[in-house]
Amino acid sequence: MPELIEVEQYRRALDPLLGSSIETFEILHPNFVRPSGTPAQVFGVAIGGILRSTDRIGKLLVLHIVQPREEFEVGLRFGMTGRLLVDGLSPIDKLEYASGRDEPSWDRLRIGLGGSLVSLRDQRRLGSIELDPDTSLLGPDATVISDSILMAAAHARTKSVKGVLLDQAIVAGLGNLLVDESLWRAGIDPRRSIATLGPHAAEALAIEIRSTVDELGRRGGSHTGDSFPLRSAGSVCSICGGAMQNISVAGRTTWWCPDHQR
DNA sequence: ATGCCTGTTCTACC
DNA sequence: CGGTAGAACAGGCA
Repeated sequence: MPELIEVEQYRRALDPLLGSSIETFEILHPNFVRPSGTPAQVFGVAIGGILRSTDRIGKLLVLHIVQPREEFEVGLRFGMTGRLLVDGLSPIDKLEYASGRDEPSWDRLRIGLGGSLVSLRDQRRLGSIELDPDTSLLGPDATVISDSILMAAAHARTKSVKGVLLDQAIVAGLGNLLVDESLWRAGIDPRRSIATLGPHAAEALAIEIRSTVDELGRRGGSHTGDSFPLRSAGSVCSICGGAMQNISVAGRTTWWCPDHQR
């Protein structure tokens, strides 16, 4: 999916529409609503409201909507193949692991506001929409991750470092690609128990996470495939010359360099 | 036909 | 109860 970098681009695409009145709010696939079982009709409260502001916490895009007597939030998640389009145009043309095709029939949500049409297009339907999402379930955003947050997470945990970084309740916004790249840059074995992470490694990791997100953000996102060009068989580590390897950690495909990641 | 995948969530098992 | 691992979800592609 879009990791936090792509979601931030989606959020900014809505900037021109802030302050607009919501004319239509249509959910085109009932299963897209979370928690499961929530009737799509609850989102009827959005109609006639004003999109006052947006927010992003990790990979969650939050729309603040105000009505004369109430205000509430709508949370959008993009799963693995979700994109946000404004009048048919998306900040992201193509996502890796999405098919090259682009079908309006994959729209799961359409919002008409300010004369524009915003749609959440998600071929695989692993995204979702939630009314008043509980953002306290998310850890601090990856853009502001610190060594002290990582050290606190290490306390009383046995998970792998990679598993911790993928856990949105500990750090919000990192996906499989950003985690692999950050660990590779920091020289840390993805399988290592978080409990073995000392202050020095925690600081190095926090620095590499922030700089990876920052650099890729300025280059256009982690979706382009150029972020971590070592995710293929036979590639050579550009840090130490070792042979990149592909293993499974925390249930995910993991590319790493056994020579310098320890 | 089979297995794979940049995510989240539910269940089962310590 | 809390933490963790694995399956499930979904759909197109190699």
